Amino acid sequence: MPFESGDGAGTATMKDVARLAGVSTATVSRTLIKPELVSTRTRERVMKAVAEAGYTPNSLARNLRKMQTRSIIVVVQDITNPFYPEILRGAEQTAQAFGYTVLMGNTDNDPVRERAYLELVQSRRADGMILLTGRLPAQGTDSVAVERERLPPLVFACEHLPDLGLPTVRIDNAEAARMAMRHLFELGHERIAHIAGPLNRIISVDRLAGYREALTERGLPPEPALVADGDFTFNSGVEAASRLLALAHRPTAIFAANDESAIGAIQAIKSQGLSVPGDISVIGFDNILFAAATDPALTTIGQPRQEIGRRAMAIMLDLLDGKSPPLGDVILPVELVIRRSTGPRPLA
Amino acid sequence: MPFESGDGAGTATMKDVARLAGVSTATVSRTLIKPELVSTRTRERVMKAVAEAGYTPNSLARNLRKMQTRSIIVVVQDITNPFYPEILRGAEQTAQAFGYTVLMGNTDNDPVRERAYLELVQSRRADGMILLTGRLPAQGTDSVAVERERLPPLVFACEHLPDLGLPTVRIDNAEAARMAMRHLFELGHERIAHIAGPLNRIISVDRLAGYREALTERGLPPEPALVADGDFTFNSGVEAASRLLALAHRPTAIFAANDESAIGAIQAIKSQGLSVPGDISVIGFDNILFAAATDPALTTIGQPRQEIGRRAMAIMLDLLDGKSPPLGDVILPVELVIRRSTGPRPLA
DNA sequence: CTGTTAGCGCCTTCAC
DNA sequence: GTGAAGGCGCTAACAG
Repeated sequence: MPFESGDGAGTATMKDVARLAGVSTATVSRTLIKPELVSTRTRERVMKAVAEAGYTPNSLARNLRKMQTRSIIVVVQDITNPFYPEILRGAEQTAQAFGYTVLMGNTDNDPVRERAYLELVQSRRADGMILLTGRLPAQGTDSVAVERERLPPLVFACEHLPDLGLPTVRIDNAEAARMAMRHLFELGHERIAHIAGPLNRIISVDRLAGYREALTERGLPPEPALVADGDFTFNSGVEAASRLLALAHRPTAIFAANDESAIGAIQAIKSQGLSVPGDISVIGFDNILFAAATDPALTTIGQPRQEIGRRAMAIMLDLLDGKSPPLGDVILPVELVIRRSTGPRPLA
Repeated sequence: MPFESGDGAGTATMKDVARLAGVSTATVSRTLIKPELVSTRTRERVMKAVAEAGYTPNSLARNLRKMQTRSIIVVVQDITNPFYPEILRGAEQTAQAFGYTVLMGNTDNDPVRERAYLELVQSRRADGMILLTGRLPAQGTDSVAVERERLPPLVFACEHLPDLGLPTVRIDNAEAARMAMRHLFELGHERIAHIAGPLNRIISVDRLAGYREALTERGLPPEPALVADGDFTFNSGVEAASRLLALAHRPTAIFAANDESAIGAIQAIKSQGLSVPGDISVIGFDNILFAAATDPALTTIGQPRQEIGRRAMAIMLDLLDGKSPPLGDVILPVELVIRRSTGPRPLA
């Protein structure tokens, strides 16, 4: 068999190496960890024995001894979402620089699996957890207040739980939404619709709030019919746009809560023979990879995703180092990415 | 502080629970693992103590004892690629059903990081590894033949290393490419270009081979100028298509080695004022999520991605269970997904 | 510079 | 049905 089976029978241990090199296990350990503490001669002997035995240190044992794993779990709720990868990449950069490994957990929004990952950390299989999920894995069944639980090192990114005081790195979603709206105002639009995200997530709520505030600031009355439900998916964008287009007095611009639903909206608009941005302008949110590849290319709000990942990981490493996290949320700036899907309000 | 710092000082151990319940640690252990071996009365006492102490078993210690972690690492080389998530999801389904946890590792095609994940397994932090990367993490620096290395349980998915005899789950890429070509032939196309993937990956080579074989079968001479280099990215699709369009006698159809580059190709074609499929048909490969959302929607080859993930994980669990893997690669069927980007050859 | 010793927290015989 | 004891593989004092 080209590989060993999982029984561990044939695995060399430090004792084997020690015997082979004619030294104690302590010396083998030292050679591996702090070679400078060992004489050149023994070092060579040990290294030779290590190679000969095909020895790999068992980190389970090492970690048990040191009570740390040097790995961090990043949990997302939908790995399919093209928004996350860049955040993960940022987190990995920082982690790698400090000798940490990043493991990713996918929950599919399933509380059972969220809980499983939390337990992985509580049971010391990882040192900490970065949550991109916007909620705390609910403990047990009884309703003890979450704050009173013994939580392992935890950092939120993007999403956040207000009033819990957990360290968080994110953008100002409401302000970003206002930025999108101001762009549309400048193009002359006044009748602007919003395709919302799932309203059980705080980022959706914040974006909707920003939309409303922008209208108010501009002296325009928010009109309930112009807010369409959505859930961040392509299909929900298609459906929401169809509903908005069926309105007696339809909007001249749509601000979608994320790019995926914006792309769905564009699809729906075009399939009705209308033009984007000729008849209706569309602006998205997130600046995912494919936003540049749609037709027309999508105007959107860009988040500094790598930076979010880097900062979240940096805070995590500080936490593990005994330093205290920043007071209050770390808010990172966004940018308006103007492409082709927004244009002047049609004359009509 | 709302969470404990990493020093582990305040963490309850089994000894604490035992003291609290007035029993031995052995009894606590049994209560947690095999409650039926313990009297109801003691069980209750122990459970109460567990709750009171806020005890979570330390899996580091447990795993060391049992020499297994019940977690599997799935390694991808580019987490940004929308192709992987569904495979991972399939793997998770199977893993979860057997009480295993899936952790995901991203390598960004960096050998150092590939190696780091391998070491995670070799050092027993995970029981096995499923590779979606198409190469074996190179060991050390010396060039000992890979086959002679001590490899942990390993399964390949999608990619594979020929002649190494490692268990693999994949599709027949050459045959799938022929299927794409036959679709174009049926629409009357004869002058068909190919946008290749990175040729250091076997799947790209196989798809290119299938393209060539299909032409030959059809009695058409393969023309080197009709094969454009690419690397699976959107931009490489744009560039490759631009080069193909500049040809004196340009193709009437393009078969791209993956969807992302196909979408780039469509973009390039449209930006030159040509129509898809009016002037040029485009077919992709993989059927990623966004393939349905492009304009026109992309005709492509669909892989049974969840099933690939499920099968790979099933083989892994068999391996860990001491069973031997299937002889030869497991080949799963593909499907032709016909959408709007392919049509009859233009008359001209 | 190197060896001895003593655990890290848990599970598992083996007695009782 | 329960307790005592040993050890998984490794590292960190402490001697020498």
